[in-house]
Amino acid sequence: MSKDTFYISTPIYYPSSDLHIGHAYTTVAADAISRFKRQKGFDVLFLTGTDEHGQKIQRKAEEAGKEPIEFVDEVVAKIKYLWDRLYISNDDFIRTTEERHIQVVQDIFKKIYEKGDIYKDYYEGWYCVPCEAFWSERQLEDGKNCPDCGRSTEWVREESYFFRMSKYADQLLQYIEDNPEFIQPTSRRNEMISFIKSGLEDLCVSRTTFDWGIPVSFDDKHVVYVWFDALTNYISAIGYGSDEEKFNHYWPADVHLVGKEIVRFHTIIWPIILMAAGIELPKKVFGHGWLVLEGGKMSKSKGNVIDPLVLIDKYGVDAVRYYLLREVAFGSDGFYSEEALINRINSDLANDLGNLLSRTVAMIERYFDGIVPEPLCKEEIDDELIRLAEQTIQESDSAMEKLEFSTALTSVWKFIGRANKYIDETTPWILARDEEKKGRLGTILYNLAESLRIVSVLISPHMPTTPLKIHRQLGIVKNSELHTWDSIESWGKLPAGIKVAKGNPIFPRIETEKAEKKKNEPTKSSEEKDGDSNMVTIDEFRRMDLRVAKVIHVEKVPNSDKLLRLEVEIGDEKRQIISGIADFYDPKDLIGTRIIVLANLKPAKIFGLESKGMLLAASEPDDSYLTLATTDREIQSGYKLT
RNA sequence: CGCGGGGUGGAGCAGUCUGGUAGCUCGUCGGGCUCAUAACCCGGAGGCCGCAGGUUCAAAUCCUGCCCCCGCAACCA
Repeated sequence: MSKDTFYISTPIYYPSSDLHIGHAYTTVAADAISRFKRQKGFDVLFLTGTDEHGQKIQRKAEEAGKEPIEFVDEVVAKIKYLWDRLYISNDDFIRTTEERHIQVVQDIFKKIYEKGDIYKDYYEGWYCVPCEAFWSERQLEDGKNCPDCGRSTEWVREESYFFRMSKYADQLLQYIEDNPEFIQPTSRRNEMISFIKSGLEDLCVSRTTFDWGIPVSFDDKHVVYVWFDALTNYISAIGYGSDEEKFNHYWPADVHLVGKEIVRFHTIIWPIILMAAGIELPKKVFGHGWLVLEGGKMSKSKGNVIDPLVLIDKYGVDAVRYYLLREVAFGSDGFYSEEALINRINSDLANDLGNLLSRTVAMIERYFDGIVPEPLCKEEIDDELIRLAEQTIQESDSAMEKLEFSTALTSVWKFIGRANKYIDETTPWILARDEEKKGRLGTILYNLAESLRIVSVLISPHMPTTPLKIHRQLGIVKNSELHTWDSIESWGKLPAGIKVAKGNPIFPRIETEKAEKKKNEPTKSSEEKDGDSNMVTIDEFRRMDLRVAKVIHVEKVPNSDKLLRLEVEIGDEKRQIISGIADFYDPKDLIGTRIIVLANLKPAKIFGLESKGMLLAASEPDDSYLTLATTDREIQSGYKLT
């Protein structure tokens, strides 16, 4: 009875602020794979969680006037809420502040120390306090300043524990070479190989400058480095050192799913920690690509984040999940845009799948009083459909095994397209006029219903709520034996005689401005179409995120002639904007005013300071006079200009 | 000489390893159908595959050089 196990993890997320769509991307992918494996009968353990220590959290908590644990509790609650909304089916959720985790980190750290692979030394370097980063001499700007923020760095010497990574370089390289599947995709693997070959330095694995972390058990003025702490979650969560039976059952992990930027931590530091501790290495680390916005990569610090909750509210969970998994090949980077999301919803979900269900169910109701007919009268064209169904199941299956979500879905949609075409080819509405062709008509409708049932099973890992909607209309909600992977392995499991029930469209079309316009004005003059190249469309204008902002602090940028550094509040958010208006405004006169800000301007560094957004002003052509755009009445900051 | 990815019809991508009629989705234009969510089906137009050389009977694909974009650089999935 011992089923094969499948242990998959996401990274544990850093709860310094709310999560964005990128985190959702990773987690949804892990969820899809978990659901797929459960469907195939595996004993799955799907782990996610949060990485709660470190100086940044400590600082954030201080700013908020809270204890660190209070602060992270709140963020973690929101993260769990987001996973609920996305129907994430994780089996466990580990927090690095939990006792079960702390124990393991301390044990492993001590174990490696006793073995001699962790030793005490001094860490020295140029340190930028605000960025919490050490920089090498070469990286410094103007010989002294932080390349990230431009502020000056200081030379710091700190007592630290070091992890003898270099000792394991050869062994790790050997492992990577012996296990071609270990690092995926291949391009990432090559990157890591050349990184290791360029030489590993010993890693500093403790800090003394702050205390929000796991204390080194034998030297409590040190806390364990966050990555050493975080990575250990993959074994602490499954009972390492406390529940050997469970640990041995699931370890080694089948796949650690990670974003490409942390592949290095998972394929170098983590394996070396495991080797030093004498634990087997995970089978695979998959580094997927990024979802980037047109303006560049999204990140918390750039403020151009997309909130998944907003998208779910607007479009529904399954549409969002479908988009994430379908739009880009999992290993590579892809662009996110709401327009593309809407496009996917309308063409794939509404037009192809939703409409196929509508027309199938409508015809069964109309021609057979809603009772699925017996397939009595086969023709050659049916075999083509059935063969494609079988092929689709195979393709989707093997793509999922390779974590190629997009390929799997593409294959399913090719089948959906085939089914739509099948209707056109067989013209059921013509057959319906002739009583003698009822048998043939019934067969066609049966085949369509069975096709939809198969689709519902194939998409269930990706879209957890849609299969139920399909089953409801097909009248098989309670027949759970028809929802399983086994039930689609051979064609024709759908019993005739069940009663279908037409319902609301499972994916209503999203009507955009453009479509509305097209509907209302079917004829457009060609002049209008080409138009004046200086004209913008309403959609183009709407891409500009103009907001009311309240100025809360202003100061002159030191050593600059005309730059002011403004801190503005846009709704809940505070931002820094650098603007060349010092000639026209006295800082103290600006405080408290409401200005208009282009909020989604790509952030830029001006005079070494980050500027997020641009304020709007009108000026004389020769820049001799300038006035800021403001609002003429009271209004809350954060409101959008439309 | 830091490392990596990329530049293919209007948009987004596949194809490059293993040279040989340039493919997919969306958009666009035209037609068909009326079961269906103005959805579905068929067809057309639109590309000197970043630039310049080279190898070859033959290059998007192999080689050399150059230009441009985008990430990463040991705390952003």
